[in-house]
Order: sequence, then C-alpha cells, then structure tokens
Amino acid sequence: MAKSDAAAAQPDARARLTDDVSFLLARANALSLAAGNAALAALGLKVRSYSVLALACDTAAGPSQRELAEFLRLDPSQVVALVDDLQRRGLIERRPDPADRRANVVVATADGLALHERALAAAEAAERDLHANLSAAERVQLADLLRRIAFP
Amino acid sequence: MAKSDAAAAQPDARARLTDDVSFLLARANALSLAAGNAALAALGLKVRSYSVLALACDTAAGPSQRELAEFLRLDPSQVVALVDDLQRRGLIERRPDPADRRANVVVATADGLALHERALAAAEAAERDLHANLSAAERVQLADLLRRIAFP
DNA sequence: TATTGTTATACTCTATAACTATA
DNA sequence: TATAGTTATAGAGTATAACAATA
Repeated sequence: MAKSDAAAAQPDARARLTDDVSFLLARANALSLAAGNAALAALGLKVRSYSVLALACDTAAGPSQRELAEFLRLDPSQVVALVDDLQRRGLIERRPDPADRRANVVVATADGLALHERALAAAEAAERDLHANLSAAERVQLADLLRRIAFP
Repeated sequence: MAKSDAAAAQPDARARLTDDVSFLLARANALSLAAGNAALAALGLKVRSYSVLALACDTAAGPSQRELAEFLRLDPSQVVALVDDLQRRGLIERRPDPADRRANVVVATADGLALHERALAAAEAAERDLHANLSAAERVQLADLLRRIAFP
C-alpha cells in the first residue's frame, strides 16, 4: 500500500482549505473571538456575556432566556449560568413575564447599560483592528453575506 | 424572533448585533461547524480531524505538527491527540523529517487519501446546503473577504 | 402534553506548564 | 538558548437528560 505517487498527484490541500468557506469561517472566528475576549477582559466580560448583556439592553421588555438561547445558539441551560453571573453583578435583572409566568424576561439595570456602553466601544475597537484589511464598504458586504448564512 | 414595536422604537441592540461582523462570524461558524461535524460523523471524522487529514494529503512531504498547529490555530499539544487518533486508524503516518530530527512530517496513507476523497465530498455537500442563499460569485467573494481576516 | 427555566452530569475543547531530544 | 513534540492537568465550553411550575 505504499503510494507516494498518488499523494504527489493530489491537488494542494492547503490551497483547497484556504478556499473553503467553512475553514476560513472557523479561523476568522477564532481570531475574532480571541480579540473580542481580550478587549472585553478589562471589563470583566467575555464575548458570550457581552452578547447577553447587549441583548438585555435591547428594550425595556427584554428577551426571555429561551430567546437568548436561540439567538446566541446556546443551550438554555448555558444561558442560566450566564444570566446568573450578570445578575449577581447587578448588571441585569430577571423579571417574571406578565404574559407567561413560566418565562423570565431579562433586562439591563442602569449599571448594565453603562457597562454596555463601554463594552461596545471596546468591542468595536477590537473589531476595527481585526478588519484593518477591509474597506468600510467591504465590511458592510461581509456582514451581508455572513447574515445570509447565519440566519437562513 | 420577531421584533416588538418597543424594540423598533428604541436603539435596538438586537439589530446592532446582527450588523456586528464578529457576532455574525460566531453564529455562522456555529452553524457551519455543526453541519460539518454531522456530515463527517458517518466517516468517523470531525471538522478538526478532517482538517488534519486534508493537510496531510497535501504533498508527499506533508506538514510538520508545528505547521498544522499554526495553520489550524491549535496548540501543538492538541495536534498530538488528533494525529494520534488518525495514525491509530491507519489514515496518516508520522515520518521523521530528514532535515530536522526534532520534527515529524505527517503524511496520509493510501487509506487516508481514500477516506479524504469521501470526506471532501461529504463536507462539500454540507457546505452547499449551508450556502444555499449565496450565488457562486458571492461564495467566492465571501471566501476572499474572510481570507483577509483569517490570514492578516 | 408541551414548554420555560433549572439542576446535574458527563464529555469535549482549550490553555498552560513542564519535560525530552534535538537544533 | 531556543524549538518540536509530548505529557499531564485544570478550566472552559458543550450536550443531554431529568425535574417543577406553568401553558
């Protein structure tokens, strides 16, 4: 079964992988996640908790934990821990949903809103750095294309 | 999840997040990873091990483990386990690099090349599904934009 | 019966440090 | 001294099932 010839005859897998959207997605996300977590660390946040906080800042009647789980593609049981942590720090509150007593609605406190402002600035700075090789128009276009994959 | 009237009236964090390339990257990658792992499961592979196998199929003189780690953004210690598994299954081999006796060169066996063919087809089918909302030209463009983030 | 939030648990993945053999 | 591979281990992230309260 020795067959170095066939191996040499193969097209270049490295070149193929760098054309593979899934691979590029994974690598770009790894860089983005690392940069985001680093930028948010000074505020005691990670990309995950920042996302929950951002969504809790959405409206006065914030999202339910179920909605958070769906939007962030997390298991509901993971959302519990994230919300616990942010609530313990006084950044968000669980409020019983008057329309459905099973559900909690997650809303930001004043402290949460204030921290979100700073976190947003930090996250945007990290993102600017990550997208240094893209023009503003290209960033918009990238967001458009990604959105069609992320929300099919 | 539908936006309420209240959400439309105020600055909308949900809308802001869906314009955020980092968030879209994370969500698109989560979908891509899940679809890829599901498509490769029947072959006993995951996206990770598939990537290592693909790179080992690259050339007769394959990549070193260090190169695999850098390219896939993994710690060298994680590559050990991936290479161990593929080697145990007879899909790749470690060969001492004649130019540097510290280094191993990872090359695919005949079985590895054969499995890679099937895995490539499965991965491409999953990707076609994931990119159903994109034209061929848009897929190429997305790959270009992602490459400039993934390989700065 | 089905769903929301919760707990518990097991599993995978990730990050770090230390060790060896080579350079 | 520095680097390639390896080992060990702790921590983070993920997936699953089960339960109480409510729909």
